[in-house]
Amino acid sequence: MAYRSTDALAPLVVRLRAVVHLTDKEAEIIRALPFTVREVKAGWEIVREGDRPSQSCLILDGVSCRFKIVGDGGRQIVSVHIPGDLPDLQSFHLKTMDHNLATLTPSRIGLIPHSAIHHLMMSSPRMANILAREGLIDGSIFREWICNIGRRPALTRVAHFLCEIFVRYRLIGANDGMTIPFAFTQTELADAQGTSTVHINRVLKVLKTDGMISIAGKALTVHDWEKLQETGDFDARYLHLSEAEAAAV
Amino acid sequence: MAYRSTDALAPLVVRLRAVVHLTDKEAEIIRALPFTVREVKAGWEIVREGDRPSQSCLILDGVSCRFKIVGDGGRQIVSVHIPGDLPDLQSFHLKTMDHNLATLTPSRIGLIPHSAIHHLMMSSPRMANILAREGLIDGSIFREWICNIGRRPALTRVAHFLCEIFVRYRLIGANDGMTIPFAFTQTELADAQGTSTVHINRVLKVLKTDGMISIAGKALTVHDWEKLQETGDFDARYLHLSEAEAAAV
DNA sequence: TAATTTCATTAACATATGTTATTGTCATAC
DNA sequence: GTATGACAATAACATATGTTAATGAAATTA
Repeated sequence: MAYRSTDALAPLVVRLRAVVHLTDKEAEIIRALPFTVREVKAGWEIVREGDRPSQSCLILDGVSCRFKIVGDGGRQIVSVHIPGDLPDLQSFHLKTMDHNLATLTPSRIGLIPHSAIHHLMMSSPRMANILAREGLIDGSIFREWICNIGRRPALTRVAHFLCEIFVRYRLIGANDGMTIPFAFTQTELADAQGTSTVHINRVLKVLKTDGMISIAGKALTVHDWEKLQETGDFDARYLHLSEAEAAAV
Repeated sequence: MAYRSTDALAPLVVRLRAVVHLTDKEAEIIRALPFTVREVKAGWEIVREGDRPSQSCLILDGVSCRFKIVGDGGRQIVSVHIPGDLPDLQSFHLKTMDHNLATLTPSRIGLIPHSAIHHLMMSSPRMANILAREGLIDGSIFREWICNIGRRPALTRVAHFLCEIFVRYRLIGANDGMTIPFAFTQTELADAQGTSTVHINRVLKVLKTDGMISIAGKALTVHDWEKLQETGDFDARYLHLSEAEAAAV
């Protein structure tokens, strides 16, 4: 159930530091945010299209995604979120949800009241700035996603996606060498890439056969990072990492 | 060349009022923003990927688009912008451009220094809020665009796009009944929809033959709004219009 | 006005990707 | 420890969409 634990917001601080410099004092302010934690299972719908949430959600553990259902019943996943992400920060400004947010794996999520976010943004222009940046990076990732689906063939698209989540996991230090958590089903990958499960299967097979990656259990290992990046037409600049982090990619 | 004219920023006020209530005083503050106006021809690159602009651009007249070039040289247009739009407001927070912004038609654009935007945002929390909303609506449109390209067939996708720009033109009062400006070439439509020019041509033919639209000169007329919306699986909620405006759609 | 260039339209053909269906493996539950 | 259901892997086949190329109209430039 809901409880409060010490420094549970650490993933957020780590995540923000990948993109912006935070002083110790600023980090302290963030860690002091009020929140409640919930443990939820896979497939839990955190917020639904049409909802008007009064809190925003922080992923503490697990993977979530935002998605919409189109007219013929198809699902399009528009983003995936890992620990440290604030996938519905926007609901603070845009009151009505225009999409759904759900967990893909069993997860721990932190719920931060909008009032606290309001307070944080008012506390200093810099904090407001940092949160605004988060939302805009979100937008940048959407733009890249549009390019992926619109103009890159499925193999490239999937490779690009793998590169992105690999970098994002590494940013939060959730990698084990070249291995990252990877619990996506092929159906989920298909819904994210705007393709079919069968084709995802075909494309993954190529990436494995060509020695770029392997998937075992719920983990992905990258064996040839150079080749994967090249295959995926991947350039991390759209993630707007801090210079230090960018250098590490 | 650059000059200053009285109330040139009116399109911005009209645009903002479609989404949020502005008091007369607030409108006045916006109209008082410092800016320079440039008349540019079609194909003018306002900012390029990698640039670090010190001003943001407001479309006063004409159509612009944001786009990226992918590995094989293909172009993906990620958004289109009409008068009243602030397509690179984000460059205020995200210093380095992750995409290009260019005019598609001869245009008049206003250039607002970042310092003035900073000043505006500091002037009142509400102004900061309004600008944040603009950026987030941008993100919402991106999400819908992802759904379009990822999960809707080309006919639906194009119809959806036409619905969107129709509504957006109507919001700023730039329609003449059911007719709006429409200067897109089929190549541009293809690059926006992630498809080919030939296929755009096929799909437009269907929309015309079925009596939904006609295109003449540089104008689009909607003959059957209901059917076009239905064909395009279009629901304007993602545009986050004010209640009054939403009712009019 | 003639010369160019851009754009729309279409046909013929190629192919990446979608669809349906079957099978086997693995995890979870009872 | 068997039953159930999710998931991955393939095969066979269908099709939406891409590609190339040719033509004519319309806009632009000389």
